[in-house]
Amino acid sequence: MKLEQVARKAKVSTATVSRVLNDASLVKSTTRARVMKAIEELKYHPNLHARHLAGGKSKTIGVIVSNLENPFFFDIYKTIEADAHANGYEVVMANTDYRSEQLVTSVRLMIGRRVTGLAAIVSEMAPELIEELNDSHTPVVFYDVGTPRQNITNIRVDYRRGIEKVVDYLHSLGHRRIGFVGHHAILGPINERLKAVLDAVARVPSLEVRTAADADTLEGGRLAARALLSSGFEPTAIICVNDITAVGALRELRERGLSVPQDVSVTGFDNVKLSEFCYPALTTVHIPRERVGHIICGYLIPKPGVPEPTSEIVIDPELVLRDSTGPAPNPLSETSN
Amino acid sequence: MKLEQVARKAKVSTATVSRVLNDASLVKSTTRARVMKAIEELKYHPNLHARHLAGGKSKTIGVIVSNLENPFFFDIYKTIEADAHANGYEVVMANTDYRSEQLVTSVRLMIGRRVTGLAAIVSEMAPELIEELNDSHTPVVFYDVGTPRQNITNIRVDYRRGIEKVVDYLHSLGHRRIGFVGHHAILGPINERLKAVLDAVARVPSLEVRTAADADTLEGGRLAARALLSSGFEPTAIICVNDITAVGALRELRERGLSVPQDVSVTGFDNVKLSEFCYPALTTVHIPRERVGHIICGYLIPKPGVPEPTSEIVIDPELVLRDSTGPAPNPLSETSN
DNA sequence: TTGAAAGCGGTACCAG
DNA sequence: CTGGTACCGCTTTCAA
Repeated sequence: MKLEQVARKAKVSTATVSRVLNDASLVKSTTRARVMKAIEELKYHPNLHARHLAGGKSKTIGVIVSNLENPFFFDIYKTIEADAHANGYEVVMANTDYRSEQLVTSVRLMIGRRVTGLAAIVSEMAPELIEELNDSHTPVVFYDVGTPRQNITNIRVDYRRGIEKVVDYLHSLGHRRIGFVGHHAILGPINERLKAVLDAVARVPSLEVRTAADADTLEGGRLAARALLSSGFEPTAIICVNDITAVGALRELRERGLSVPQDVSVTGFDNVKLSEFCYPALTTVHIPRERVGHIICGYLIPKPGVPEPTSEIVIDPELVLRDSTGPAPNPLSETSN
Repeated sequence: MKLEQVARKAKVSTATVSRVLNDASLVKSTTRARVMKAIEELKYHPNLHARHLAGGKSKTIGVIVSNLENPFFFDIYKTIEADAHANGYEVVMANTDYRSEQLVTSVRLMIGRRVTGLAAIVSEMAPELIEELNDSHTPVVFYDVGTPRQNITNIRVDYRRGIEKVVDYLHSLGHRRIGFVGHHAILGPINERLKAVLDAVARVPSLEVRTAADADTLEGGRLAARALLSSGFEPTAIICVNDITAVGALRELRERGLSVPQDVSVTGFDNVKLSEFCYPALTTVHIPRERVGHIICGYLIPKPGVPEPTSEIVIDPELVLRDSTGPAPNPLSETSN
């Protein structure tokens, strides 16, 4: 089913059919009606590939995320999608599972599709990409809670600052032995996240820290927490890299008969919806995901009146206190228990 | 950056470059090396739209889901994606938010992209679609826990049977007043889900049921549960349409000072990972999402040796007992409390 | 083994 | 207001 057949059936040229499909105005209404009827009857659906090829422009923005399963990424994605649709853009999504190899594949796919703009909400990185991206002339926005990237617009959260807030808060509650539950993706050589934790702890004398990591999933958080708790370290507080792993940690604690926050305090990060619904509700750090999404679209979808935003934005995340944290247990009463 | 420029730089024809990109074999290795070098230096990325147009085939499968935010859909999506990639297919995803209008838009988009196959994991429907889909010649698989569809391959879960198992189980525990938490998407005229619940309850004399519905989210479940609990009905058990809304209900119960399962029993549906991690862990009904995903791909990605599966598959879901259900509270002891 | 050229299904410019 | 037609960038015979 092609444009030509519609044209034939409506007894007009392909050019006219094309006009009806796009700039409907410049066609006499009786002709247009005839064409539309033909389209209808033939159940014609224009071939988008052909359209893009001929038209040159695609009105498509690409979104690549590390782990769509984590609501954190999903929330940003959703905002981008909404903004895009509101402006007549399509969105194509790709998930990398934190694999930089998959990131490369996905980026190439996006370039191949000639997307109007690309949003990369990922923690992983591949060195060859920034150059490739650069001379693909694709506008790109990187979002990460890690290191700033060169030559490309990027938005980041001051993870370091967020973690400091958590550490200070726990310290003020009397905690001294702190565990950190990460996920595999932060284990790389440039584990900015892990480093932030270590540094934040190092600032405060008398604080000890031990870390463990597993997948960025509920189960991963549970396993990492298990490792931490089996090590003999006996943390009185566990800082988790995000809310999902924190919920995993909560379960491990529960199954060990440890109560939160009486025996152990737990913190998450991101403030996804689930952090309010789990039990106990998580003390966490809020990252304004909708704002991030809007900012990204601001870069990628140039609006008439609105001026270009600046080229690096850093967000200072806020601590959200809930029920999963409390005073460190008293060592004496614990022994006498 | 186009193929032609690569060709020029490598001093070969565009045909040769194309060959190098695809069927690398039929090119003399020295030529190939020269071409690859050019591609490398020019950072050439083939235009996929042009490729698809010229090639005719796209090796892309489309997936449309109602609510990616719900891990149930995501799990199926993920399986499909894995299978697709394993077979050299791309995947393009679309989310409908249960809006049938969006379903129509998405289906058209997929047809426009000339996807090899389309998987629709959705609860909503639009009448015009089945015809449109039919003569688009796109292989389609519908998945739903609702009514079977005509003329199109479809997989469904016997939701009815699953609910019966839940109802019978609760009845055996002594529950008589049952609440049902649904979501807006099942409110339509053909609310197969809701009907299943009503029928299942009607089979058993002495059972009363009251229903409420809100969004298919944690918050939605909470609000629906709130409506139920504020109605004066005082259910001793709440059946939720799925695990996510059940977790929402758990929170509402908790905040009302009601304990689960001592005061009220709660059940979910789907058996997503979260159902084990919430507190208390949910009694739910397992739907084999990976199996569903594999079956879908079985239809959509024709494999050499494997025979075509049959055209309708019904899955009988299994009850999973955990901690959110227990004996109905004794009315007397409750009063004396 | 490689090149020339005819499409693939549209869009858009130029005439009429 | 409508038709003719030259591309868009790549694949794929057909010949050489």
